[in-house]
Amino acid sequence: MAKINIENIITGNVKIVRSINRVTILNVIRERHPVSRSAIARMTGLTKTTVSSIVIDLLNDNFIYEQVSSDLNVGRTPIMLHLKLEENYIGAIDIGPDTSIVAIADLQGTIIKKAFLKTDNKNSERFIISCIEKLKGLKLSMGTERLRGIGVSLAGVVDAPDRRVIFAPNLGWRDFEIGHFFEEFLPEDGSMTLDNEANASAIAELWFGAEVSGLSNFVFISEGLGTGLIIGQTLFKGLSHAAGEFSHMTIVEHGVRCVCGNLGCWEAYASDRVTVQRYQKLKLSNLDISIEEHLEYIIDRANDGEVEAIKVLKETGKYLGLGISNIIKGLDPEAVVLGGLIIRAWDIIYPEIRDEIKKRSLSGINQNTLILPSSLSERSSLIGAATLVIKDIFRGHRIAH
Amino acid sequence: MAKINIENIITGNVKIVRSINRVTILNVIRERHPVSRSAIARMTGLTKTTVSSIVIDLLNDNFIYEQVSSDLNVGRTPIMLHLKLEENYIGAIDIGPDTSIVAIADLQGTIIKKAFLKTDNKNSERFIISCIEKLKGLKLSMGTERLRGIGVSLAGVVDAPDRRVIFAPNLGWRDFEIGHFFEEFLPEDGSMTLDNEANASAIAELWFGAEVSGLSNFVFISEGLGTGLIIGQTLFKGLSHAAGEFSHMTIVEHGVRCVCGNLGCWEAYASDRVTVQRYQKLKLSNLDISIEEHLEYIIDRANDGEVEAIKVLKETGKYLGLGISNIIKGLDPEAVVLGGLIIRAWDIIYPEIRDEIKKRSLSGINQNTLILPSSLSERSSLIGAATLVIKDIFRGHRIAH
DNA sequence: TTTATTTGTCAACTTAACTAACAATTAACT
DNA sequence: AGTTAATTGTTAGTTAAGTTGACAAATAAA
Repeated sequence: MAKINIENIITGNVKIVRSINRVTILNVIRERHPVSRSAIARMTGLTKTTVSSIVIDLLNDNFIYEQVSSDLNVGRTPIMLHLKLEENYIGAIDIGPDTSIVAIADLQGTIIKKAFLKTDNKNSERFIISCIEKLKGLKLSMGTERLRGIGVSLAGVVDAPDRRVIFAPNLGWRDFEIGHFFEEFLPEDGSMTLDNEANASAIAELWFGAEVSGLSNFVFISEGLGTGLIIGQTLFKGLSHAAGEFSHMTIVEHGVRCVCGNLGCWEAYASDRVTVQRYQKLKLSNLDISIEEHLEYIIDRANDGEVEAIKVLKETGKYLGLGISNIIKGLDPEAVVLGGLIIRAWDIIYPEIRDEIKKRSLSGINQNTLILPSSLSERSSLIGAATLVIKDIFRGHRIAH
Repeated sequence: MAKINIENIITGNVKIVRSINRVTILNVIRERHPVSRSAIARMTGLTKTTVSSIVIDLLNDNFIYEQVSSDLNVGRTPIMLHLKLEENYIGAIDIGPDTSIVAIADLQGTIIKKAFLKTDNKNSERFIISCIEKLKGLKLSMGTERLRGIGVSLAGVVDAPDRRVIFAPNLGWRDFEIGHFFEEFLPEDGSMTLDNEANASAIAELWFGAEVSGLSNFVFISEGLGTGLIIGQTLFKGLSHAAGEFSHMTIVEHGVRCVCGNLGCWEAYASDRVTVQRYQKLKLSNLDISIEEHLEYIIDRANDGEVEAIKVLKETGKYLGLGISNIIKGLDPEAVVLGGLIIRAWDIIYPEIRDEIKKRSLSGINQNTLILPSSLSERSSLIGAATLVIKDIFRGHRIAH
């Protein structure tokens, strides 16, 4: 604070007040629609006059529409305002290690139409272009003229402002600029926003998760234990876009070697890969299928009651609990949300997680953090890709304390 | 985001614009004084007219004063604006386990006058009242009529908004409301702000630390490894005011038992207490002095070249590095700042910390986080106590993105 | 001595929120 | 059926605050 960053000073004027209040009203409509001008005024504390004036702007910009109310009450019938979903679609691209999804979503994060692609980790440029072609196809099939923006999520470290992939080990990509492809091939469809899978998923939960949407601070733990940190209702990225790599914190000083080179990383005890390895060792099996498919197999076996599968998953649960306990002590979040395949075994892992946290917790403190499985219906990183755009639409300047 | 918290909506109006710009200008004067109206306008982007108008308010409120410039340049001589330090003093009380300090500070965090007290952990009420008496004495001796506010810091878990000590094991305090004492006995001196020692220290570094002031995200690690997290230039507190308890994260799964009951906590490997214990074991000594005094003794021996002392401190450095490495992976902060007595052995511990972080880091990532000793001249929690008030004066509403 | 430059103020203008009154509409009460 | 109370949304006028552009004051350099 002492050293003021002159570049970052945002001063106030009447124009910015307008944009702040506009975003506020747009959000109220998004969240509470159908809603009348009068109700918005009550909720926000703005006057009816101000609300009416801003609503005219939003109608002109095609973000909302009016509809006469059906439920009658005492007093003049209100004109209800709705979010105009049909003319404000968003492109969403989720690039996974094996398969990718190209989709069109609405402003509420609902996936309207989607198509699957096999991920090509040989030629990154060709692959991005084929994603764009797929998206053009979806637009055509829906008769959508232009999108409000395009969101892209992928597993790896990315430089979001520069829309550049720094390092994506699973895809074999390194230092790959992807922003300009969208400007070149889809110039009509607003700007493209990029982020990694864990961050996108965390943002999807923040906006559309059943239990955690609207919380200030929570942690999303994705497949591979990559974490997305939501702090003060924003993604926390850190200095080198690497915040949230709790997966490589040391939990056993002289522990087993992790793929990252360090000894005793959390990931080396609780990841999907390690769970599969433990199961293979126990069953002396060696199925030639992907880790994802193998984990699914183990979960199915466990749900059928197989002792070895249950044992392996419980151990993973215990180590998940240990790492989550560390995160809770450090960040004291309102919730920890788990994603990935493993949550299909929630009934098996949750008691282990809970018990380990309890065993390791400071007495009387941090008792209130919720531990939840992701509640999103689609792959959370796909909804997250759409949400990257949605959050830019619904979040402009605001007044903070 | 999805669920809007109606209580938290801050809408814009012309009045709030004024308060935003007033705080901006006051901060520019604080940071760059002496500074002319014209220079402020250039720096902030506000018009000269607006700056002049707000400066009139600040002059009337006695926060600043005018002085004709001495250095002459082309053009009309500017009227320089200065922060008025003399009439805007702040009370600062830092309650330590053994000794406490009562002081008067200015708006720049400089301690003007201070007095020491032996901490009374028998009778908390009586002790607070004697602190207040001491502060009254300091005011009298300086001829200060009224303070702009009073800041209090102490080691323990506190509920800052309610100005209540939840649990302070070192002081033996539990569930102790201290706010009303100040309203009762010092009604003229503005409001009292409370926070714990690590948070206060972190805020002191944010405002007045030589290297870290003005950074967005950093971690302060205080005595006892309590950490204060600065995220987005604000203290991050968490759900139950317990964020930053990284000291109790597990770093050795089946490790030694910590005072908190858990096995393998970081604190059980890197705290001052453990450092002293390791030394005692190695030297088979058992001096009857406090941990603080004993650690000071060890550091003195080490600086004299004693092998055992150096060995013990190096081991502490290694474990500090291990824990810091975990924090860096999770939060990717711009800096980690260490406080407490241990930094007097910086030349011994720093290489160990650095090497351990390097050994355990992900290749190519998190290489840029600075590891620094606290640069504050006074006990950082004392400056922190003053800063709790200073930050309220210089931070009102602001526009965020 | 003149010119260019810089500082700080003034009057007029613009934007946007607020106030208060009011028309339109409806349910509930007499 | 008529009246009353309540609710919604609009209009005209007011207020606060930043902006624009002109200008006086003050100084160094030409």
